[in-house]
Amino acid sequence: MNRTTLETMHGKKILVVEDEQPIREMLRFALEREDYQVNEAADAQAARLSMAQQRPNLILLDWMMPKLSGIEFARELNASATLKDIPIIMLTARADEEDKIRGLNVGCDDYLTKPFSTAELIARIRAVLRRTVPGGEDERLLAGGLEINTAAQRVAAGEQWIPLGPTEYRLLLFLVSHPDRVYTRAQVLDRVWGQNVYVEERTVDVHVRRLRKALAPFGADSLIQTVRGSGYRFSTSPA
Amino acid sequence: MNRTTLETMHGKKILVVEDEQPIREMLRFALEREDYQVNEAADAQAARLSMAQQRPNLILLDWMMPKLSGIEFARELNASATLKDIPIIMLTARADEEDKIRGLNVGCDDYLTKPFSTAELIARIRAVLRRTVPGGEDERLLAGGLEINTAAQRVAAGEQWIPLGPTEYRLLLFLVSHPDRVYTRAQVLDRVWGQNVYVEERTVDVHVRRLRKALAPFGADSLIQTVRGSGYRFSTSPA
DNA sequence: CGGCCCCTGTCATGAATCTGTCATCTTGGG
DNA sequence: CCCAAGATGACAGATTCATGACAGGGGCCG
Repeated sequence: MNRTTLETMHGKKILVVEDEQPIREMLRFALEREDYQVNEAADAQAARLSMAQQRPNLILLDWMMPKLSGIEFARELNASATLKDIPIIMLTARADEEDKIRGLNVGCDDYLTKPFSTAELIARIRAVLRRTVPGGEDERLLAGGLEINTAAQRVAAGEQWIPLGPTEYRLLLFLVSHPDRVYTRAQVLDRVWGQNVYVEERTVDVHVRRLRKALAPFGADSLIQTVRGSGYRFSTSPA
Repeated sequence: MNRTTLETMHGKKILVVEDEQPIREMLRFALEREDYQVNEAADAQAARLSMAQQRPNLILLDWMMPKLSGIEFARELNASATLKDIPIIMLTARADEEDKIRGLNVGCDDYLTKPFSTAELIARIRAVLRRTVPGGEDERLLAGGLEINTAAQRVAAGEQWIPLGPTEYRLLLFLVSHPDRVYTRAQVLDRVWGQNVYVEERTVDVHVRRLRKALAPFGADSLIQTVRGSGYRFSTSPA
């Protein structure tokens, strides 16, 4: 490969968490051919280490793993404010496990049933990455007097840090990343809570409320606007 | 009130395009149990007719069909300005991945390989519908000093936002989208309120009044013209 | 291991806004 | 001047949203 530099610049990082080495290698081969950067981990512990070193853009997670199962690991990730943004594609051995995944309310973005073709794998990865919030990378977002530091996972107004819970933070990050645009509660749930998670739509209201409450002391609560009958919108121009 | 009930209230319309009748019936059964409104079509021609009568919120499209194949039909839909917003889920018989990839490029939102469980079908439909933007494509409509931003779902005159209720917004959006054309009250009800809704025709008058009232401060109320004995019309040229 | 604290999802309730319909007034045309 | 059609203003009922409270779950620390 003569354009390694170029490719690495665009190549998204994918972490493969899978205990069987042959499958890992197969995945690595297929993914690298598509110019993704691949990291491997044989179990959850190795995955944690890998992520500490380099934050992946997507995780391919095997359902069946020794020690901590894939589903438990997915839960662990979803519980972490820092890692919850990373989309997960679950790999299952049997089709009926798909139902379990949905039933267990795990917030994975998609799943594949073995055996799957590499073409299908690539297609699903692309689809998931396409609709991912571009907030995963370290950056500093500025909007309406707010500064979101994604590396530090903190939000500031002026010199003051605003205390936010994990969900409030992610909600704000999502909205700020897509300003001047209405999102239905269902869409917000999808992109902030994750897919395959069944939560009442009204829960969005409550978190919007909590977010506004936290922003209110800085006069920034009006940035999150209610669009009656539709949903919510972030905008720096007043309603 | 549980989640199912909430979704029921909207009762999304799904068009099933599939040549094999037993499968159509199976799909209808599974979908109606989830309170979706189902229309059936055995081929592309029937599908066109059905859509002309009632615009579906989602299309389940069989890959293998006599005459026009599913993929060609999907292309046709994507080429249509009015129909391209309708999400498509493709049904494929073979696990042949090349077809799947091409399907994705064709612009269908997801696909299912037969045989699939109804649980998976429902899950994917939900996911696609949740992802879908209610207002269709993002647009910026300009007319007579007004600017309608469909993504943000609001209307501006110059630098000022115009506060509108949900129905007023939809009414204005409809009229601006079809300028210089008279619509009867019945037609307006059909397009703005939706089909199968019973309301007095005079209600249109009231909402036109409210819309004009909201537009009046910006001198834009004259854009909505009364055509005595017929209905209303949006036009930038004075009556 | 137990206690404590934070975060979350869900509800019940009250407030705010929207909606459809009437009754009444105005306007336009013949 | 008369009549029909449309414009207005007022309202009560419905929706939709905001808010405060609460119990369960999980993690952290003593």
